[in-house]
Parts: sequence; structure tokens; C-alpha cells
Amino acid sequence: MARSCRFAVAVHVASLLASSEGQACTSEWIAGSVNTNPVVVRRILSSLAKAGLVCSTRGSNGGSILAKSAERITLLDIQRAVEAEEEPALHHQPPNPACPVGRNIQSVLVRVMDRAEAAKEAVLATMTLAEVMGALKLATG
Amino acid sequence: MARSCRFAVAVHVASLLASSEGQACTSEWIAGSVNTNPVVVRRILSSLAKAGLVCSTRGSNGGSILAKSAERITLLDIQRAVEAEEEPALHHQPPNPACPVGRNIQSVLVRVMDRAEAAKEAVLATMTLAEVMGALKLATG
DNA sequence: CAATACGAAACCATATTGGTTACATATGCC
DNA sequence: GGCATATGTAACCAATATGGTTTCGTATTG
Repeated sequence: MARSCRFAVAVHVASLLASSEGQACTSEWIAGSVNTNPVVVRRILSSLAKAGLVCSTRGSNGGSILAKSAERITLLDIQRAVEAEEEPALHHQPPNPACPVGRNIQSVLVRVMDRAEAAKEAVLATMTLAEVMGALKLATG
Repeated sequence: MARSCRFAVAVHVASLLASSEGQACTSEWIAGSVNTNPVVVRRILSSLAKAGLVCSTRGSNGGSILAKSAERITLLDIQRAVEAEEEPALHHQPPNPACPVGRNIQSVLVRVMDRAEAAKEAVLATMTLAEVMGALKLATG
């Protein structure tokens, strides 16, 4: 149970919804493609729903559909929906304030890590779920 | 013990070495600024040494110094030294190959994540330890 | 009312992380 | 040579995050 694969599963789930063309998908059916437990899928769907990316309905004939067109969903939207907004990974214990380096290193690190993370997110923001669907079709053919 | 803070500690350690001007620093002294155990510092120093960024000597009057000038050490060098080269965080169990999406989603995800990670690393590659030292002095003054 | 499907809580095995102890080894000084 | 110093490394542990699983409540359809 190493690192989180929620982003990978969430993009997978969203791709399934996008390819089902308005037909509601059940968590059990999605779990069959993702190869995991339906509850895991529902957790992801719940996060995506809170972010306004999917709609779920209960009961007979229930299931989930995209709440927006695939063109209007970016991979950054999906990442933010399922991964907690992480603050920079600084020291567990605060550094020694009596040391000039220790006193100031964290503020410098925050700026550095924010810049790096912003670059990553900018790339994810340029890619839409629709583009993923296109890449999937190319990979299939 | 949530996420790894090795990068933060490693930049801190390297900054201390850079500010000590050729004078060897002991892991115990470094640990006093980082506010952790000397063994934790030695683990970081060991990784930095394997990457050719620092030199350590044992025994009396021993300690560590930078192996290169701070201008020639990038934050990407430091990150690669202390964080295992991570592959994209894909599904724990392989998706269902009988599903068109499941069969191809991983190859698409790998490309997406590689692009995003490359953007982050490109930012880290533009920043040197010398620039961090400059930012530390500004923060101090 | 019965069947279906989501929502959510609870619990658990597993993996990672960093703190700690302990000990071997190398270096410098008397 | 002998001792103090400092690194190198292994081993162990507590805390935490993750995702798989079971269970049950609730909403919807017919």
C-alpha cells in the first residue's frame, strides 16, 4: 500500500463515464474495469461529485454520469478532486530558530516547492478528459 | 509520519554545508539545526554523498563538506539524490484488459504523469543551492 | 413491498517514514 | 599503540496513509 493511486483510478473512472455516453454506470460495473472493490470506486465518485465533476443517483437504474462535458474537465480538476490539497512537505519538527539557516529555511522551501508544484499543475490544467479519450482511442486502434 | 520530508531536510543540510565555508560539519551539529537525530542526518548525507554532492570523512575532526560549489548544485540534483526515482502511481491491481478503457488507460496515464513530473523537475533544475543561500540571506536581513 | 444502488462508517493488512539504539570502522592526536 | 571522535549501517519501532472489505442505512424504481 505504497503511494496513492487515486488520481490514476479517478482518471480511469472519468474515462469510463465519458465513454458511456450519458448512460449511468454503476460502481460495480466500473469496479469491474478498474479491477477493485465497488466501495473504492464509490469513494472516488464521491470526491468527484463534491467537486462538481460527476452526478450520482441512488436506487434502481441508478449510477453515475459526468456532470460536465469531457472538454470542460481538466486533469487538474480531477487531481484536486481526489487528492487532498497538500502543503509543502517540510520538516517534521521545526528547525532550530537559533540557527540562521534553520530560522529561514522553511520560508525559502515553501516558495521553492510552490513554484515546482505550480509548474506540474499547469501541465495538468492543459489536458482535458476529452484529450485523454482521444489518446485512448489511438491506443486502442 | 505522513509524507517524506527528505527533500526539505536535504536542502537544509546542504545549505548548512554551503554556509560553513569549507569547514567540515558533524552530523551531530547539523542535527542541532535541523532538530532531529544525527542518524537521520547521516542517512541524508549518505544519499548526497552517493550522488557526488558532498564528501564525508570519519574520525576525529571528521564531518562533511560540499563536493562541488553551491553554484553547481541544483535543487533537482538534491531531490534525485534523496528521493527514490518514482514511477507514476498507477493502479495497484492491473485494470481489466477486456475493457477498452482498462486495456489502454495506463499507457496514457504514464505519458500524462511523466509530462507533469518533467515540468516540476524542470523548475527544480533552474534553481541552485547558491540561489537558496541568497534567499536565506535576504530572509535573514 | 422488494430489488437495486449509493453513502458512509468501521475495521484491517500493508507499506513508508523517520526516530532510536547499537555496534563496527576509520581517523587523528597523545 | 591506545583513546577519543565521528561516520556507516543494520535493526527495530511507533505513527501514519492507503485501499480493500464488511456492514448497514437510505433513496429510488417498479
